[in-house]
Amino acid sequence: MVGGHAGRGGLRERKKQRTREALSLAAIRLAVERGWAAVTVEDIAAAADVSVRTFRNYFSGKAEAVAARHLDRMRRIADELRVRPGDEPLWEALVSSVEAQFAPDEDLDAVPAPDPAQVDGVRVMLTEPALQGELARAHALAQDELAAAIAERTGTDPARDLYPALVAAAAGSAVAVAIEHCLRAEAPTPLGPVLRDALEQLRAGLPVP
Amino acid sequence: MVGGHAGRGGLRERKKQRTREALSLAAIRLAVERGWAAVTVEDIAAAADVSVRTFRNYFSGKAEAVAARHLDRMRRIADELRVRPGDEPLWEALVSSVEAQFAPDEDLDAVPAPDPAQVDGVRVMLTEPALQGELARAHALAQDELAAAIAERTGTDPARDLYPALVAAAAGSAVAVAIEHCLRAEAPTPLGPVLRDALEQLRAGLPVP
DNA sequence: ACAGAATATGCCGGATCGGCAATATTGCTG
DNA sequence: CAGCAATATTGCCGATCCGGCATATTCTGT
Repeated sequence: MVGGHAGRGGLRERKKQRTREALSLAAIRLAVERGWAAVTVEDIAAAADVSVRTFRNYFSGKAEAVAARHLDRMRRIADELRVRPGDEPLWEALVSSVEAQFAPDEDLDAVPAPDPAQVDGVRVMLTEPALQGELARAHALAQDELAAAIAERTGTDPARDLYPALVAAAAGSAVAVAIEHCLRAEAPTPLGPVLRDALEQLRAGLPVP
Repeated sequence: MVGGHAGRGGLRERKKQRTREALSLAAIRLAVERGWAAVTVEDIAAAADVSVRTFRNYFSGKAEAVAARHLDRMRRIADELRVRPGDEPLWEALVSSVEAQFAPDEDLDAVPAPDPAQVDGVRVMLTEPALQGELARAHALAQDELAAAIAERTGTDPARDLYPALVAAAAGSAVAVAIEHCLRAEAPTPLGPVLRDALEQLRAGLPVP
């Protein structure tokens, strides 16, 4: 062993992660400011200082690169749930895990500061079919991991019980509905309260309003 | 006026619909029996007796063609809900509408007879990322229409209330979870009871089992 | 330090994708 | 019923995507 490195995992893995993030970020930025069709894989690769071929080692296309950020964030919900105290009721732990990922800011996954021009760019970008598909897929993938974490925590069997998959799907739906709601509103709306409301309605069995 | 035609809509529209169905069906059949990568757009177009260019007027790619069948079926849930008697409680009408689309047979959307070889082909096909994305997108699109139908029926405002989108998402989740469950099981499992169970759990607020 | 493994890159051929213009089919109207 | 307008089908083409292969470069564990 040469010596204790900083972050966990080797230098190799960290660099890989940084490249992945740089590519995803570049893809989002370019797509938002130039429009979806006007940005090629070559542009993204150049913006992250890697070859086009390397980009394609990380992502299968523009869409996957853009969706990666959303995917990573959704994944973190499952990670967060795993490290919660085990005696906490499931739903409570789940709500905390979800809110932890959307607490500070960022209405979708691109802009740190809710600049109206950029938000509008995101709206336009989200009309692209290829991107919608990839985002929906990312959502589904993350839900599968969340379902596994829920099954693990509750001692249910994902192969026999619908329960873990259903709870994961419910949580995912709450996030999706809340994000779309806030994104559709013209006045910038904080995500947190909307998300909490959605989760609460689901837990109450969706009573008619 | 020339005369009352048979089905609603002109001959033109019906022919279009038949072409669309033929293409989607051909795409599914070829992909299941040959494997995803081994079928080109040209093959599909040839199987439906249209030019490649025409195929691309209907669908943006193989994935969309295959997903079209699922999309159409999910759309019919919303259509069914609209023609239900208005005095029926929403959830009851919704459950009926969903079950009506999955009542007779077909575990996913390809095979009329649950041939084990074909079911396995479907399983393999569903591992394809591009197809997963398109299916997820179809799911999301259908949910939007369902949400509109629910809002219409309950008098809620999709722009202000989370309710319609949440209920639509819950119904969609139940369908998705039930389908995946039945597809994962090695013994052929009828979808109906599983679907009913999933919907019931959601309505009960997902109690821990 | 060295052997082995994983990654980055260039190159290439097949397939995809969408715009354009010509042609054919359908629906309407006089 | 005959012509006209609208829409669908088709072929063509260049840009792009996509993944396999071979090679060079960079990290890891002993």
